[in-house]
Amino acid sequence: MKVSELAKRGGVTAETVRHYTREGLLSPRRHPDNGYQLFSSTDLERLHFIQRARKLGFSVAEIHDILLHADQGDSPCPLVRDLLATRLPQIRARIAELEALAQRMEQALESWQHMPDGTPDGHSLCRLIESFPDESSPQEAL
Amino acid sequence: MKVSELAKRGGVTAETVRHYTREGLLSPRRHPDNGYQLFSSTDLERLHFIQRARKLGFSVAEIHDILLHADQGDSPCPLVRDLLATRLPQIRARIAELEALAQRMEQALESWQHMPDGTPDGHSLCRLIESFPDESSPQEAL
DNA sequence: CTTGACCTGTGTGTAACCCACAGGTTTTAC
DNA sequence: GTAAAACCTGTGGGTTACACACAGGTCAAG
Repeated sequence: MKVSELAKRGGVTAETVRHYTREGLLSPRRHPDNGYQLFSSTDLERLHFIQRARKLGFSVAEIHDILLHADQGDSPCPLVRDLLATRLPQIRARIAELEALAQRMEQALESWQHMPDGTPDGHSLCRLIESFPDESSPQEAL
Repeated sequence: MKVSELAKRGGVTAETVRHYTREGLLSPRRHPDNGYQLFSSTDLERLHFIQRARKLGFSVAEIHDILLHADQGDSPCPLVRDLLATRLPQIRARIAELEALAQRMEQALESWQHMPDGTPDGHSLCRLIESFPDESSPQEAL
């Protein structure tokens, strides 16, 4: 099957299929006359595998590694365990960051309810933002 | 003051100062002889403002808009309220996504404790990943 | 004077896709 | 058979907030 059919049957976009192919996760044959990528049912199974791994939080590069191991007959399971155990605390940390951000935002919206909007003058750009307590803890990107 | 001094006094990297300057958040004068960027104490105050806004979750582009409003004498406060009120539910949604992902990862690690690693065969790449329940809900990127 | 620090403009990288474009091929409808 | 729409390819740019690299110029300290 061609790109769109695999995408449709796998429940992803054709762009995603092409992306996974470029990243080496999928390896289609080529039609000899027009160069179109031809995927087999095995590729569909592999796409399902990729999706499972994505849902578990594995990155595309990590899935590529896992598939390399498997294709070489080596067990990727120790790698899989290690990657996930390493990634989980990172996800937890990210959740904590976002939770702290959400609370800051909620506090700001709460206190801003009773504040006038004001107009910029020589000393102030926006009193709302300037009224927010400036703690010296580093702020993380979203 | 030059880039490094502003960065030091603002508690950020020189790279960050240069980035904010390129994005239009800071507008230094130029030394007439060597073209070096010269920042004033007003720029330092503006950097503090930017940091406050970043901590509240505003993006660099949004802060740019806010500063534009203020510099034109318009009150950016309605914009600020709107942006934050719009962004907060997005942050909450993101937290929920990551929480769901963390739980999936924890479940997987838990169930994998009692599973052997196995070796790839013709039908299986990695039994750990393949054993994970495949629900049809869409998975979001990290 | 020399060396190290700093400055500039410019370009690349990060992650996982998404979109656009030019040009070629296939499919569909008439 | 023809025309239009759909699809395919390779290639390049975009998204976010920085961080880093490089070549070349300038400044500060010894």
